[in-house]
Amino acid sequence: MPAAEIRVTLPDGSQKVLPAGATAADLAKAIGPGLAKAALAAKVNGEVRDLARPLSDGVAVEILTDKHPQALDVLRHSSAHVLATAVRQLFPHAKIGFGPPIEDGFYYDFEVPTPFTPEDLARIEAKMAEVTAADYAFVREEVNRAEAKRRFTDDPLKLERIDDLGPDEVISVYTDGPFVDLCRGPHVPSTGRIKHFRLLHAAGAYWRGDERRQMLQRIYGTAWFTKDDLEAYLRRLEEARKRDHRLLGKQLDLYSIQEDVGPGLIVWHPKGAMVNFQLRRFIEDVILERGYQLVYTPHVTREQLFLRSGHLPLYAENQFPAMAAGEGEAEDVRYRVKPMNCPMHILIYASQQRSYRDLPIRLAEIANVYRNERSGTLHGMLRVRGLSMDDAHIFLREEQIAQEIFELLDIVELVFGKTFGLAYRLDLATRPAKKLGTDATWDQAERALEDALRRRGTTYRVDHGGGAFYGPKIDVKFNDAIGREWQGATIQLDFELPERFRLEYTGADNRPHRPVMIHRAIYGTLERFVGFLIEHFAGAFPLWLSPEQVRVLPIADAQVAAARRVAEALRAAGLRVHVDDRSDTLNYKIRDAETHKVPYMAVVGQREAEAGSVAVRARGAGKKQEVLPVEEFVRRLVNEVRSRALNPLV
RNA sequence: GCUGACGUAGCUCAACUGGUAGAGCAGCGGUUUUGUAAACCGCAGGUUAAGGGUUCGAGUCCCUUCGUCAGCUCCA
Repeated sequence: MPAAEIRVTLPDGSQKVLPAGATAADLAKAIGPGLAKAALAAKVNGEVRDLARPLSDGVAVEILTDKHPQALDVLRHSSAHVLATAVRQLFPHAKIGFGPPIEDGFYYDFEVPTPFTPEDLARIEAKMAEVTAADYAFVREEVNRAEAKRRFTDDPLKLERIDDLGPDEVISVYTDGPFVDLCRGPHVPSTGRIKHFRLLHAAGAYWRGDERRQMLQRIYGTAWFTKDDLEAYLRRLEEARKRDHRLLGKQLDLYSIQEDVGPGLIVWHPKGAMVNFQLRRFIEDVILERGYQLVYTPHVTREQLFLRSGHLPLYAENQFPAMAAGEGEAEDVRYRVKPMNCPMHILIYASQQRSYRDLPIRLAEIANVYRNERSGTLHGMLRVRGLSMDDAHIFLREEQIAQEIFELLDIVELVFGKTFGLAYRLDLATRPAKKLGTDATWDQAERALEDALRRRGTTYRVDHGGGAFYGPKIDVKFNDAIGREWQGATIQLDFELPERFRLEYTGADNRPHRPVMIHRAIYGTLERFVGFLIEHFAGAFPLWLSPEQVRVLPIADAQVAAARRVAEALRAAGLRVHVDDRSDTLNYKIRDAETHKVPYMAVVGQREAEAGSVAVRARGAGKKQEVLPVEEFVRRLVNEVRSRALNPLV
């Protein structure tokens, strides 16, 4: 005999008794009318479900309202259905693909004969408003496979999906008004709960992400619980757009990419080159203090070298084509522009006998390498074909791995944490199924990496099976000033190349041993890192990196000579300074310096010229100014540069 | 590489359905000598990405190539 009542547990531990067959919506109603109205979905034993589904005895239930982070995913998933509902009304023959929630929004893929235009999007968005106004309930049904196929006879993509479902999987379909979709759910109770949404753009997307399959048309949108959230999100997009390094790079005259030179190739203008130079100088100082040795190797090498390293068979797609041999060389000798430096650094290692006492040997080179990235992937400085890697290869004994990794993480902390003030995260990627080297070697290597991570006391995540076939690695991830995640340093162990090149050192036992190799980059590439810095600082670099550090502004022509003397004093202290001696108003000069994001303006009027002082205005500080003797100003700036301060000290 | 959109002065953008390529800023010249985010007047600046085609006539329509952008795929 079925029980007449069920008992469920609420998040606060209290229990509630409901009639058998009661749904989560009933539970919300039983708790209070306010909650019933606000309820969007329910979390039953940890799984998010529709409100309309019946509860069973003994479950733990949490009613999700718009306060719950997971409710947003439900809202967005339902928004995707509303989008598809609208598209089907306007384009009845559109075949439907997938429509999941994603970070900040949702998308839905459609197979249509012609791509959507911006005008289509506007029409679809208007139709979506009708669908939400109609407030259709989302109705869930569980069906068997045959029934599911019958319902989607006209949707080949859905049929394919049904065929992929395992025999034990529950097949559910959701209906909202005129639209039926194969979908696991859950959904908000009705389309009327979706109020604040916006379609963003449409673009092609391969069916199931497979470039050999047909291309569908994907429409992206965003949805939020409140108007404020939606507007804040749109403002965030706008903020990101204003920080775009491609825009700022042009405005601040940092670099260009020119058709005459080629796509993906960065032309560093003097100001961008100064940022690049300061970063190089910094990292070179850091590593030279830590026992690294600088090397320089050629941009092109015989192709044979990359054959031996094993790159060519695997990597050829990303390499530029071979060049013919030089005059006097056999015809079959070909050259390649290098896509990486490791083989050449290995040859330096192998150029003489090495003793165990010499290890670790750390060879570093900030080198330009070239990779023939597919044209569609190029993106400003962030994805390029000419890369300046701050590369190094460390050759060491297995038992030295832990200590070396510890020291590498120290550099990571110095650069990312201390110097740039970034909160970063470390990801440890361990052995994949298909791998090189013995389990014992991997055991030791992985243990060594974990030892180092633990000794540093930093938190890290383990990506099981995420390592390369030739060794485990640690990746550094961090967030920028507006919360976006970036990939930074990478530290990669390698058992493969020492093998291929038969590298050796002589051990204390007077016998040959094989060293381990570490590939590592701290910035990654200067292109990407500078691109990141531009966006992170919105072009307002800290003093030590600023291409122009001080602009001296004489108020009238009479003070130009005094201004030049100030500039001379600054320049003598190693500061990058420019005198704006144009016959424009002070207002104009200030505006110009601000728009060029110069950290300091030093105003020299008659008073300052007579007193040997400057009126200092810091970038972005408005009218707040401080009058300082020139020597004091110089002293403070030098200190700010030396300490690589992130914020102005004046 | 794929799909779509786009490419006009150094920059940002105009030019109705094909009918004389314009403006602001920047630049240059002059006037002004300025006290904390744009002084005033003037001048110059273009093979409309490149090449081909249709047309009496092409920035505008068609084709090819190059490039950019949004994604997909790939990645430091």
